[in-house]
This record gives sequence, structure tokens and C-alpha cells, in this order.
Amino acid sequence: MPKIGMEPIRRQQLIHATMTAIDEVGLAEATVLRIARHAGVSAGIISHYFGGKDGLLEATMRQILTDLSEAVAARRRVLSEDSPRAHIGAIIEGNFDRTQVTGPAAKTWLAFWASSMHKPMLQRLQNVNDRRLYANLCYQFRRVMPRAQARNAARGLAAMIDGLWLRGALTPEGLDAEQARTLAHAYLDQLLSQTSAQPTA
Amino acid sequence: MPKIGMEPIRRQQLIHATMTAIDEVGLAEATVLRIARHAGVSAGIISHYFGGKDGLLEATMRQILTDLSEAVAARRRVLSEDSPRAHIGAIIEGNFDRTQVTGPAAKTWLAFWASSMHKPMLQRLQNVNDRRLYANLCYQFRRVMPRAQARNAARGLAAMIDGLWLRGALTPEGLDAEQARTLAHAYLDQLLSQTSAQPTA
Amino acid sequence: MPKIGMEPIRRQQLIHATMTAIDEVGLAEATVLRIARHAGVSAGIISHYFGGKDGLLEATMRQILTDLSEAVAARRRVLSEDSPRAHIGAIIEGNFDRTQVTGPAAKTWLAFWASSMHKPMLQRLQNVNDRRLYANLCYQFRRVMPRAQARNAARGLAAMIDGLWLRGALTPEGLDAEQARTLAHAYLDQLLSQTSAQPTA
Amino acid sequence: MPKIGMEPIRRQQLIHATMTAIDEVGLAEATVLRIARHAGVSAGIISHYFGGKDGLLEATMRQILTDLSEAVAARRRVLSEDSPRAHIGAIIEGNFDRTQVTGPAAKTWLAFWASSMHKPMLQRLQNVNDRRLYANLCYQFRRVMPRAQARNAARGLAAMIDGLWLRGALTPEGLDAEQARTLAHAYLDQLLSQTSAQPTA
DNA sequence: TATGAATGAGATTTCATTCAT
DNA sequence: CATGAATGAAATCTCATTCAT
Repeated sequence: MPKIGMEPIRRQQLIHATMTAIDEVGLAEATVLRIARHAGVSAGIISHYFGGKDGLLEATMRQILTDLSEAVAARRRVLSEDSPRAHIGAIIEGNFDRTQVTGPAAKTWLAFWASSMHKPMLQRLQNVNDRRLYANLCYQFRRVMPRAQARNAARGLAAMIDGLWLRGALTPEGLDAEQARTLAHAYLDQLLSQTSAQPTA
Repeated sequence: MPKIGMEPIRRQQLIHATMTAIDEVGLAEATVLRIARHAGVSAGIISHYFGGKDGLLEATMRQILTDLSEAVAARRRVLSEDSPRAHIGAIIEGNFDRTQVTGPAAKTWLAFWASSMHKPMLQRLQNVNDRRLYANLCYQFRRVMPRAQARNAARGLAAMIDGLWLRGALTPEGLDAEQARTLAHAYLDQLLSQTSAQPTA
Repeated sequence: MPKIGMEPIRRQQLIHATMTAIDEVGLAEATVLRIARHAGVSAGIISHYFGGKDGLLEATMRQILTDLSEAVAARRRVLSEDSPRAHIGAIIEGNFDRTQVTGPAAKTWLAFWASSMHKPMLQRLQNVNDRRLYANLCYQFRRVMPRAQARNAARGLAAMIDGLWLRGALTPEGLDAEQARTLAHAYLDQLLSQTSAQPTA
Repeated sequence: MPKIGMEPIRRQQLIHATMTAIDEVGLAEATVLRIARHAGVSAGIISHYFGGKDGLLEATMRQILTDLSEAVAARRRVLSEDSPRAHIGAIIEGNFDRTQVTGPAAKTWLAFWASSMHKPMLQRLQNVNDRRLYANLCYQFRRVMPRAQARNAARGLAAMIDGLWLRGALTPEGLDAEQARTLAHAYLDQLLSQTSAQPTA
């Protein structure tokens, strides 16, 4: 009796198993067999649903990026005010969201980051995301400072966010999200304070 | 045409070839055969000189860390003044040194970073280096601000440096060292400006 | 054309192919590729079913020892009398059983014998078997002679059996089982005749 | 300053090192590098003096066989009487000679034994030796018993000697030469006692 | 004479993928 | 829909041998 509607369930299971496997042993050792075992299914099924390992990895990265976008968007949707500080603050909060910061997601993220340098498909996903973050930051900073300065502010804050995450993924204890948020917000405050007096210009 | 005393030469060649290979195709695809071909030698010799692929990778990471330390140390040795700003500025300059930032080194660095999450030996090297950077920054900031604030400043600047590097490694055009230095120095200035009035205490 | 439930079949095939390969070219040249070819399968499957070459060799030795034990046990089960001579005679017969003495088994046996000197796992199997043979012989001799003499008789007969086998494995024509049995039984008769007059003591 | 007359010294060193290596790790793991290290020379020199590894192994086996022959011959040269018992006794003594029975020689012997099954050159050496032992035993037994019986006695005693040695090589404690000699002599006595009354016939 | 450098063949093992059931 | 069987390519490592010095 073939079960119907299994596809979305299986896909989700396998994507989740992929993150777990990467968190556990790293991307290099995350074989389809291990991933399949984590999902409680056979290895062959991965090719069935994703066309192959690469398809599964791509789907997993896509999932992570989607989760991140959604975490940011959710926070921006409920803002009580429309100020740049509020928007950028929401971006920071979204990036250090609980679900992003927890073990599996963080390590998978970094693994893909490194891997994307030589895999065009992953690199494309990566770039789309990067650009969106940068564009959003730029747009908000642009509201209170000159273009050139806004660009630098966006670059700086993006680097700060990624750097905090990177270092968090590497420390054995994991990222201290509270501390990271504090540092990012402090940096944001500094960036904004330099220009609060001179609107757009 | 074998000669004697080839060992140091071969080791250097192979380490260099490893960086080139990783830059070219990524850590996952950097097979011993490819590395050996880059060095113009046979694959077997890697086991001969490094005991195996892992030994070569470890030696390569060690080399990169050494190069970085040396780039920083060289700049600090020739400082004309002893101020925290001068020292930390030298650390920033060293981290965005030409040899560090060029393609091979940067990509190899990031590859090892991701890999070190699951390889104890690499992780150890990583940690030693991280701690030294943090300790140095902390010590210098401590000279002009209270301990808690110095710690946060060190964490923030370390994250900023790593973040700039990370993003630089990912962009196809490579890291814009000039821009990175500018952003890092600007951040440093902000960190220091907040405390210039209140010495140590 | 894969079917389910192949595991026991493949394991048996591969163990058999191992003996054939060792018989053909010796243990040193019995590569997994050659063994796999004898079994008509691919080399990779050996790791799949036995975890690696060592696992296969161990399983093969185990099989040979089991076969030997069973050959002896089968003969002892159908003895019409319970005398020491009958039991020990059955042990001799079992050791020179058709299936033991045929080319593949005999050469494989000797190959493992030599190899077991430096492979703990094989050595363990070897010892268990040796001890059982010695204990059985000792027990039967003990019924008709003093302990010290029984021990020597057991040692002597065990050596005789092994020696006949060893020389049989080395002669190009293979072991002459008939002749070997005759010599062993003659030796047994001599050992027993010396003590028929003095029961147990 | 090239040393002259090194050849016999080096050859002896290397043959000895080969036995030591085989005793230590077994024939399969006795690489030229390990053998060379035992001899305190470089690996390349083995090809120089023996034409290759096989040549060294052959020379080593030859040495062992020569040592054995000489041990037997030495004992037969000093016999006070010319009886079959004396001659065969000397053969037994020679076979359990101190130098033969000690670790390296015994294990090397067994290793070659197994190996000789598939190496024609070793097999030839093996056969020559076997036949000489058998012929000697046969000739002596023939002096006191009919031909058919003498052949069986020779076969039996040869098997006993080899069996004792084989089992001795396998026990972790090594061969108990004293016990082996006793058992062999006892067997010899039995063989002779059956026929002392009926000369040649 | 002897060494250390270097090679290339070969062996084992891993792994993604395919396929019949 | 799902599995377990099986393959074949690729990767690492070992090792005997050759060679220039």
C-alpha cells in the first residue's frame, strides 16, 4: 500500500537529517548512508527524492537560508516603529535567532560557506542571500546618512554579524547569542550615532 | 635526479602546492594526486615526507598560522610609538597583509576553519591562534578602558576582522584589502574614542 | 539482479572463494580483487559483508575450524563403543576427513597457521582449537594411563597429526590421506599398547 | 674510501636481519625497509647484494637449511657407534638443535614453509631438504627392517619431527626442545623395538 | 660501496548511485 | 513507495626498486 503524500515529509526528514549529520561529523564525513540512517530510511531514497546527494545538499542550504530570511522577516513584520534603527535591529535579532544559532544550523551554515567557494550552485544561493542582507542594510542606513557612508556601514555591520557567527560556530561551547546581540547592537549604535545629526545629506 | 638535503625543499613545495590546490578546487577535491601534480612530484612522496595526507594538511595549516603571526609581529616590531592604537592598528594591518589576503592563503584559511570543527588536531591549532589574537587585543584595550569593556572591544574587533576576511574569501573578486583595513580601523577608532576620557580604571 | 536475503549466500561464496584463491596463489597474493573474481562479484562487496579483508580472512579461518570440529564430532557421535581407542580413532579420522584434506582447505589451513603467529585474532582462534584437540586426547588417554604419560601421548599424537598434515600440504601431489591415517593409527596403537596392562593407576 | 671485502659481511648481516624481522612481525610485514633498518643499512643495498627482495629471502632460506644440515651432520660425525639408533638419534638431536629452535629460526622456518607452497624457488629448496631427511631416515631404518616398513617409519618420524616443530613455533612460549626430543626419541624407540628381532628380512 | 630521493604499480577501502523486487 | 544488493570509480597508502651522487 503505497503511502501518498509522503514526499514533503520525507524531504523534510532528510533535510533535517543532513543538518544533524553535518553537525555531528562535518560535511566531509556526512555520507548518504549516515544521513539516511539519521532519517531512519535507506540510502537509495535520497537519489529518489533529490536526484542525488548534491540535490539534497542544495535543498538543505536553501532551507537554512529560507529559515534565516523568515526569522528576519518575522521580526520586521511586527515592528512598532519604522526607524532605521528598528529595522536594522530586527535584522540583527533575526540573524541571532534561536533556530539559527543552535548547533546543527550554525555548523551546517559554516560548512556550506566554505563549500560554496567551489560549488557554483551553492555559491549562487550564497550570493543571493548576501546581497539581500547588504541591500537591506544599505537601504536603511541610507535613510540617515550619505550613500558612501551607508555602504560602509552596511559592509561593516554585515562583517560584524558574520564574524560573530563564525567565531561562535568555532568555539566548542557554541555561540553566546546574548553576547553576540549585544556587540552587534552596540556597533549599530555607534554607526548611527555618527550620523544622527546629519540626515541624508 | 635525486640529491641530498631535499627534505625542506620538498616540504615547502608540497605545502605551497596544497594551498594552490585548495584555492583551485577546494579542500574536498584537493586529492594527494592533484597536490602532487601541482608540486611536480609523485603522490607517494607525500606519505614519505608527511606520513600521510593529514600530516600535510596539518603542516599547511601550521604554515598559514605562522605566516599570519609573523606578519603581525613584523609590524609590531617597527612601531614608532607604544600606544594601544598603534599596537592594535599593527594587528589589523598584519591580518590584512598582502600574503594573507591573496587567493590561496585566504581560501585555504577558510577551508581549514570549517574543517577544524571536526578535526581535533586542526581545532587545537585554531584555538591557540584565536586565543593569542584575543589576548593581545584584550591586553591593549585594557590599557585604556575597564576590563569588561576591554573584553567586549576585543571580541568585537576580532569578530570584525574575521568577518571581513570571511566575506572577502567568498566574493569572487577576492577581498578588497584596502576597504577592509579602512573599516577595521574605523571600528577601532570608535572603540577607542568611547574611552579616551576615562583612563584605565 | 539483486534479491533480498543474499547475505548468507554471499558470505558463503566469499569464504569459499577465499580458500580457492589461497589454494591457487597463496595467502600473500590472495587480494580482495582476486577473491572477488573467484566469487563472481565486485571487490567492494567484501567490505560490505565482512567489514574488510581481515574480517573475511577471520571468517574463513573460523569456517575451517568449524568444519574440522564438525568432522570429528560427527564421527564420535556414531561410535559403536566408548573405548579410548574408538574415540581417539574418530579424532584421527575426522582430522583426515575428505573435506579437510582436499587441496583448498589444507593449504588455507597451513597459510593461516603461519599467519596466526603475528595476528592476535587468528592466534586466538588457533589456540582455542589446539587446546580442544589436546584436551580431548588427554582425557581419553587418561582413561588408560597415568596422567604424565597421558599428557605425553596427547602431545605426541597431536604432533603426529599436524606433522602429517603439514607434510601433506607441502607435497605437490597433496596429502595421501590413506597413508596418513594408517601412520596415525599405528602410532596410536603403539601408545595404547604400552599401557594396556596398567589401568589408570 | 670504499671498503673492500664487505660483501660477505653485508650478506650475513642482511640474512640475519631478515630472520629477526620475520620473527618480529612475520613474513608479510617484513619489508625491505624494516630488514634494512635491522641491519643498520639503507634499503637500496638489498637490491645491490641480492638482486632484490626475493634473492634475499632465498638466501635466508638457504642459510636456514644449511644450518640445519650442518647441525645434523656435526652430530653424526662424532657418533661413537654406527647403529641405526645412533644415526637417527643424531638426526633428531640435530633437528632440535639450539640454534634451530630459537625464536627467529623457528618462525622463519615456518613462514618459509607456508610461502614455499607457491614459490617455485623456495619449494625446490624445501624439497631437496625434505628428500634428504627422508632418504637418510629410510636408509637407517632399512638396516633393521623390511623396505615397506622402513618407509613408513621414515614417514612417521619425519612427520613427528615436523609436527613437534610446527606446534612449538605456534605456542607463545616457544618450543620446549627438551620435551620435543624426549617425545621423538620415544617414538623412535617404539619404531625400532618392533623390529629389533627381525633383521632386514 | 652506500645512501637518500623518488617513482609507479598495486592493494584496500569508501561511497554515491543504480536497479530489481 | 522503499529497500537492500551490488557496482565501479576514486582516493590513500605501502613498498620494492632504480638512480644520481
